This record gives sequence, structure tokens and C-alpha cells, in this order.
Amino acid sequence: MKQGDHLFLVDGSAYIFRAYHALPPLTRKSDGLPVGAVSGFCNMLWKLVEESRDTSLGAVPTHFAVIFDHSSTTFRNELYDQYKANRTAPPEDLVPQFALIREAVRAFDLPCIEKQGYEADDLIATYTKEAVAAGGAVTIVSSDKDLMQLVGPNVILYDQMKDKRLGPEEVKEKFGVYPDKMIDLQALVGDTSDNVPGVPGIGPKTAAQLLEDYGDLETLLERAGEIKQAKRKQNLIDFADQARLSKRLVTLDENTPLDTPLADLFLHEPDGEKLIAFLKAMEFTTLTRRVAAALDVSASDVETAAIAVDGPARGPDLDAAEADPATAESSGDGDARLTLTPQNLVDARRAEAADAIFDRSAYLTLRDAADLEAFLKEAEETGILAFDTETDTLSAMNGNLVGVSFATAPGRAAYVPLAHIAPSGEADLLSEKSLEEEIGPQIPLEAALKILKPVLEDPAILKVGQNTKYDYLVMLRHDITVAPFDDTLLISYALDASASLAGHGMDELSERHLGHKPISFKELCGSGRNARPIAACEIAKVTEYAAEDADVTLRLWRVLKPRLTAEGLAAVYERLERPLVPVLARMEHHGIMVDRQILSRLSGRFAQKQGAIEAEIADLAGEEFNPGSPKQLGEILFGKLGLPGGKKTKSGQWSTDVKVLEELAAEGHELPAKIVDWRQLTKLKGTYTDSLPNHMDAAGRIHTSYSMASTTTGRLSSSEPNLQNIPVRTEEGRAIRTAFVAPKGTKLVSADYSQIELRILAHIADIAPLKQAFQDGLDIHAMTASEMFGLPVKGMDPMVRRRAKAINFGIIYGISAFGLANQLAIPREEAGQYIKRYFERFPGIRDYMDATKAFAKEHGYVETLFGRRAHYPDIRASNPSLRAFNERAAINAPIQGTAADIIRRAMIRMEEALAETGLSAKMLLQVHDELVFEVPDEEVEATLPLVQRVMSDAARPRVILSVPLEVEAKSADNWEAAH
DNA sequence: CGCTCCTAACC
DNA sequence: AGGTTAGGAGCGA
Repeated sequence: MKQGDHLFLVDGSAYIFRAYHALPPLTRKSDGLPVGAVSGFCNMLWKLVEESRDTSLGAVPTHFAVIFDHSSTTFRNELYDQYKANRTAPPEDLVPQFALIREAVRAFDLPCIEKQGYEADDLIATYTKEAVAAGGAVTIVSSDKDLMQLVGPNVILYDQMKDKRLGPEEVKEKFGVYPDKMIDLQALVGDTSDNVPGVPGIGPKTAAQLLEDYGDLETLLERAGEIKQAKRKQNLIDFADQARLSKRLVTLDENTPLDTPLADLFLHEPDGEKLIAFLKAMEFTTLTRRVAAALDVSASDVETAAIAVDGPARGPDLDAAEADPATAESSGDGDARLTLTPQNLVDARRAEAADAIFDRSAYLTLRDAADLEAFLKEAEETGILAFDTETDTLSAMNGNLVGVSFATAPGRAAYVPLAHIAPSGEADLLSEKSLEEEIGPQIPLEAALKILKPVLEDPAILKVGQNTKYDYLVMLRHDITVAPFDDTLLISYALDASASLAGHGMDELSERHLGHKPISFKELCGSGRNARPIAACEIAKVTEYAAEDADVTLRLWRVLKPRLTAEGLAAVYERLERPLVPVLARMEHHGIMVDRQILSRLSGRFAQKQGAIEAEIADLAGEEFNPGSPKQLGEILFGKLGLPGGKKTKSGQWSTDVKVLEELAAEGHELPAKIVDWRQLTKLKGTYTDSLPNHMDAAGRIHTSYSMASTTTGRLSSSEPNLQNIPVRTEEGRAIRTAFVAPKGTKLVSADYSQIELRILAHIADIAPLKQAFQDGLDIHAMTASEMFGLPVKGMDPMVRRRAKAINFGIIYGISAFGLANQLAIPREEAGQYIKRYFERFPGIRDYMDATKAFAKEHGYVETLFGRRAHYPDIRASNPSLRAFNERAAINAPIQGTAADIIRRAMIRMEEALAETGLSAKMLLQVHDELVFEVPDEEVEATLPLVQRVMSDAARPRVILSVPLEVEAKSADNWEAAH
């Protein structure tokens, strides 16, 4: 080894586990031998060898070795008998693969290094030290943080799967310290997976900070007495020896005796025939082909190698007992024999669902046009087609169609693969032809869409989906408008929206109504690091998963749909839920334009201010700490500085929310005031100015996703990103809204209901003075104050008005003295007095509240003016605080929910009203009581009054409110100015 | 990596 | 005090 040489060290043991977990568990050779990990390992190793052969990458190895752990006990166990004591035995089907993997390394003609009593990491450390001493460079192929201590000017860590290279700067960025401090950091933090104890209460952030302040572990432990936070100080004193022990455990041994000298790791060309012989024996057809091509060896000329390892370890018998055919026969249609009342139908369908049998092996995979057409013909006869789209990401706006599944009757379901790729995920490496050889034929996407379009748009075929907005949007992007349709998610939501019942996702609904647990997406594609795109999953597996989803959807529809009529909720579903789907899909599709420059300027400005405040904070605190850690902040404020007014949160920590901080600030403490400012800036920067650009598409637009079934009350919610919580309260926050813009030649129009919930309360509770005030267009909060305190509205003290306003909101939220006191920062007794006075002045409110509670207790739900139900089963709970919470929510729901229903009606009508008037405004956003449109300049004038009218009249004719609904609408170049 | 806790943005 | 979603810290597997 000499200057300019480059040593590659592969952490083989870590590789094995990554390969094992990254691959589907049941990959077996034809004789039953489990080889999933071997396959993954070989693929990774080959990729590495191939990359190394590519001189354009710069880091061409001259030396190469794969290093393994040899045994479980090492010198560390003598230091600490608990070291790695919580490690469980490797999975049963992995054990026989260890020997095969070592065999694989030899087949690659690479040195395979291991040593009794030492971990792979120690060998890596030793080789690294020697190579660097000889003037060479080292690339350690691993992502294990235990190896970070080895990183240096000539040593990098290479995480192959994430394609990340870590040098000293990257280590510093990741852990907050340079590699030379990694050992100290690990000694403080510990490691649960290796059972290295560390010091309790110290995580990576705190450890990095401490090392920054005190230099190194020993100094820190010696000077622990100077630490300000009482608990941390005590832990560092009490656990000093434990930290020292931890340090010895995590320090790698650079002086491992080496059986294979560094010079012997010299890399030479792999022996193609030897490697191919091994790969053929393993039955890795794709990799064999790939390696043969790269090394220019004809695979068919090579004899399969004889692999000598322990006999195949067969898993449990995979053939489960088959379903009893007699039971399957009995699932005929029971409906016809009954007198068809709505309830009879519900009962019959429920019985049918209870008997449901799912046979995944009966699902079809449709791989050519004729099969697809034949299957869809069945839908023409039944008039019903459940369908589900599979896409490569979970967002309907970005995901590409990978396949579609259909069901025409319970148990009769099929999957249509459209854009699957090879399981290795490397689509481009294979020609179209070899892809087909590997995964079988697929109907070309365009041809399939041509067949699907007339069916999905056929007015005589009802399409049934679960969360149809998703599929509707995916199809909309392919110029298909799905109609007519039903949505099991929305049917379930109309029937069972509930505060305590879980959600309306398909897996939950299936378990709840069909007693069947479908294959989960995670089971199919894995999660986290092991996640694979659905397009790269085995088509047979995807067929089981996707066809089952269509099958489940169809069966859910059969159970749930009849309930709508039987329970009187058909109007809610048909008027407030289903018609909103296309409207929201188009809004999401359109998106809103955002000015990237404005956001980036704001980010810069916020960063600068943030930095300045951080310095002041450190100064005031007398030490560096992470102001973003409520834990650390609490210890500084109430521990170190001993400030008064400390409250504890549920889990016993110091509470440091704005309220607490502002009280302290009001007493003249500077630090809490700075924290409040810092938090605001951090929030605005982190949640908005920094992250919104990540959601922009190439055209500069952001497409949120609305959920129609996430709330109990009927409100929508918005996510990825949430555009319903863009700042508006503070000046700095509002600046963010200026980044939401209208393209040239258009304006943004914002229209919002004024005081809609209070108006609805006045109507529902029938409060004459409130109604009168709204009819007269008075200042409602001032009027409330005037009624309560007998003061004239003219010249009213703003403080008094503010209190009345808080009470008005409190009423909507199902007021409690505790809550009001909290809001106004007044004693609970005083708040109670206010409430009492309010009820005396407006007795109708108390009557309404009592009546609502009584109704909810009797029925278990409450209703909006439009018949939407929100269930609160826990209103009957014996736990008083749980019950009270549900009472308040039940009081709020009809008010919030009615407002939600009204704006839904406005949205559903809006597009047609605009079209009728010849206007081309596009609805972009909904923020609970506000709609935002994009309008051509010349149409603004005509659009404003139309939008106002549609919104104001939205309750009619179903509900005639006794108060007017006022709508304020404005236009401007950006959202801030239009709002 | 995934979960809980805490905090904060909106109506 | 009613209804939400998002991000960071810390912990445990």
C-alpha cells in the first residue's frame, strides 16, 4: 500500500442484516433453501464492484476486503457483561445464509476477513489505521455510527443504499461534533441496540452541546459540578464511571492482530466464471445475466457450481389448509327472498358480510387487452364496478399509475399491472423485452386507458371506490372523468363520523364490517428503510393486495350503502359528500401559485433574526442550550434561574408554552420574551418559508390534499402541505401570505363568511337580541358586552369588548369557567361570574346547551341543521372529565358542522354558478370560512358579487336562516392583500 | 425508524 | 375551550 492507493472496506455483517431486512422474507431457491439475504448481499456487492470499475467516479479501489463479525463474545464482554446482552438471535431463516454469504464473497474473489474475539469494526479500524499510515485513502462501506470515529481527512464512510458519502463535515452536520469527538459523544448518549449505557437524560443534541462547551468527556466529567441544570449535573456525577465504561466499549481497537496483511487485500479482476457458477447455483437469474454481460462471459457455457453448505432449512409448511368449499357455496344472494324494506336489506347485507370468505388465490391478473375487456364486460352486466388505482407515490397529484384493480362481484376481482418494473428497481437497465421476460407482459398504459375510459365514464356503470377523490384525480390527470361513482369512505363518514371511533380507512372498515384483515400496504411494500415502490413488487403479490382492495371495497359498499337510506343519511351523503369530490379534485389539481423568491427572502431574513436572538438567549441564560428543547428550556428557566410560575405538563415536565412565557415576560424577565420571539421565527421558517418550496411543482404551484373525512364535525382538513394554517395573526406571519400570488393577468379573490358560527348559534339557539344585532349589522362583540354590563356601545373600552368576544367564542366551544379563565388570564371565579351573567342575559343559550347535551346523551350523536351526524359515545362515560369534554364537543359540533355544511354547499354550487354566468374563475382553496379563487383581471368585477351571492345563499332553500350570512370579498395580487 | 410529547400555526 | 396538521426533541426497539 502506498500513497494514492485506495482501500475499500465493506462492513459485511451490517450488509447481511440490511440485505435481509430490505428483501421480502420468503425468497427461496427451488429446493427450499432461503436465499433472500444472499441475493440482496450479492446485488449490493456487485453494484459496488461495478461502481468501482467505473473510473469516472474517481474513487477507484486498489485494495478491497469484506469484513465480518466472527463470534458474539469479544473483549468488550469482559469489560461489561451486559454488552450487546439484549441482542436477540438472528432470524431462523437467516442463519443458514451466513455461510453462503461468505461463499459469495469468495466467488467474487474478494478477501473475506474475520477474527475470533474481535468485531468487524475493530478489524476495520485496524486496516484503516494502517492504510492511512501508509499514505492511502479509505472508503468504509457502512452506515454504522460506531464507525464514524474513524472518519478523517482520508477516510470516508459510504452508505451505499442511500448513496451518501460522509466525511468529517457530514459527521459534524449529522451529530454536531467532528469525528474525533464521536467516541465521547457515544459514551454520553449510549446505544440501546448494543446495550451501551451512556448517561441517562442525555441525547445526541445535549451531548454535542456539552462537548462543545467542555471540550471532551474527561474534562466534562471533572467539571460536571459547574453544570447549571440540576438533574443533568447529578446524572453526570452519578454516572461518570458508567460514561467512562461506555467510552471503552465504543472505542474501536486499532491494534487487532491481522492474519491477512494489508498488502494482500490488493484488488484483482474477478474471475467471471467462478462468480457466474456461484450465481447460477443460487438461481439469481437477473444478476447472473447482468454479471455475464458486464464481464463478457457466456453464462450458458458455465457449469453451475456445487455449493456445499448445511442442508436446506425448510420453513413451516406454506400450504395452509384450504377453505371449506361447502361454506363458499352458501354465500348466495339472500336479498331476493325478503320483503325489501330498507332495514331488511341492511340486515341481509350484514349477514352476507358476516359470512364473507376471501380467497386471494382466485384473483386474476389481467395482462392483455382481451382479458381486460372481457372482465369489464362483466361490469356492464352487473352495472357495478369497484375499482382502485395503485400509484408509485401516495399523492394523487404526483403519483404515476402503476396498476388498476377491479371487482364486479364479491370475490370476483382482478388486477391490471400497467407500469411495473423489475423487482431490483432498476427499470432502465433492462430493455422492454427483457423486462417482459422477467415480470411478464403488461398492457401498455395508453392502450389500457383507452379501454378503461368508456367504462369509467359509462353512466350505466356505478364505479365504487374507497377514497374516490384519489382515484378521480389520478384518472383526471389521464383525461378520464369517473362518473357516476360511490365512495365507501364517504358513506362510512356520513354514517359513523365519531369522536372516539377510529377512522374510515379501508383496513379499519374491513375489519369492522367484514371481519377480515386485508393485506396492508406495509406488508406488501415494507416501510421506512425497507420500503420498496409498489411498481417493483412481485406482480402476483400486488394482485393479491390490489384485487383484494377492490373486492373489499365492493363488499363494504354492499354493507354500508343500504344503511344510508335506513338511517336517514342518504341526503347528507348525496348532497354534502359525494358531489364535493370532483370539486375538491379540481381544486387540488389546479393548485395555487407561490413565489419562490419571496419565500427564500423571508427565510433569509428569519434566519438572520433567529441567529441574533439565539446569541441573546445564550447570553441571558449564561450558557449555550437548545432553545428548541422544552426540556432544556424548562430546566434553565425554572431550575437554574429559579423563575416563579412554573407549571408542569401531563408528563411532569416544566411547561414552557407561550402563555407561561408571556406571563414571565410581563413580569419583566427578558429571556422568556426572547424565547417567544425565537419560537415564532423558528415556526415560520421551519414550517412555512423553508418547507413550502418543497411542495412546489415545476410550474410553481402548490397542490394541497383535502381530506373530507378527517374531522368529526364535517370540516375539511388540508395536508401536504396544510394550507389551512398559513399565518395571518402577526405581521411577520402575514408576509408569508404575500408569497401566494396570482399569475400575470389574474387576481386572487378571497371571500369569507363573517362571524358564521356566531350567526348559526344565534339561529339555532334562537337568541332574539343576537339575531337582531346581526340583522342590524351591529358589532356583535360590543353589543354582547353592552348587554352583559349595561354599558353603551359607543366609546366602549376595548378591554371590555375583548372579554365579551372571548365569551362569545367560549360559548361556541361549549364554555367552561376553567377555559374562559385560562383564555382571559383571570381567576376562575371571575370567569364563572361572567358566564353566569351571560346566561342570565341570554337564557336561550343555556336552554340550547342543555337540550343539546340531553339529545346527545339519549342518541349518542348530535346533528347539524342539514342532518349531518357527529357521534359522541363517550358523552355517557362515567369519567367526569371525559364526559365533560364530550359534552363541550357535542355543543360545538352542530354549530361548527352547520358552518361546514354551508360552505360545502357553496363550493358544490359555485362552479356551475360561475359557468352559467360565463365566468372562468377557478376555486383554489378552502379555509373553513373562506374560499380563494384565481380570476382573470377583467372578470374580477363580475366575479366578486356572484361569489358573495352563492356563499350567502348557500343554506337555502333547505334551511332558511333567521340571520343573514354576510360575505366579505376582495381581490388583489396576493393572498395577504386579498384577505 | 417509529412513536409520544410538546409546541404552535390556522378557523 | 371546539376543530385541525406539522415539526423538533427524546426515547426505545
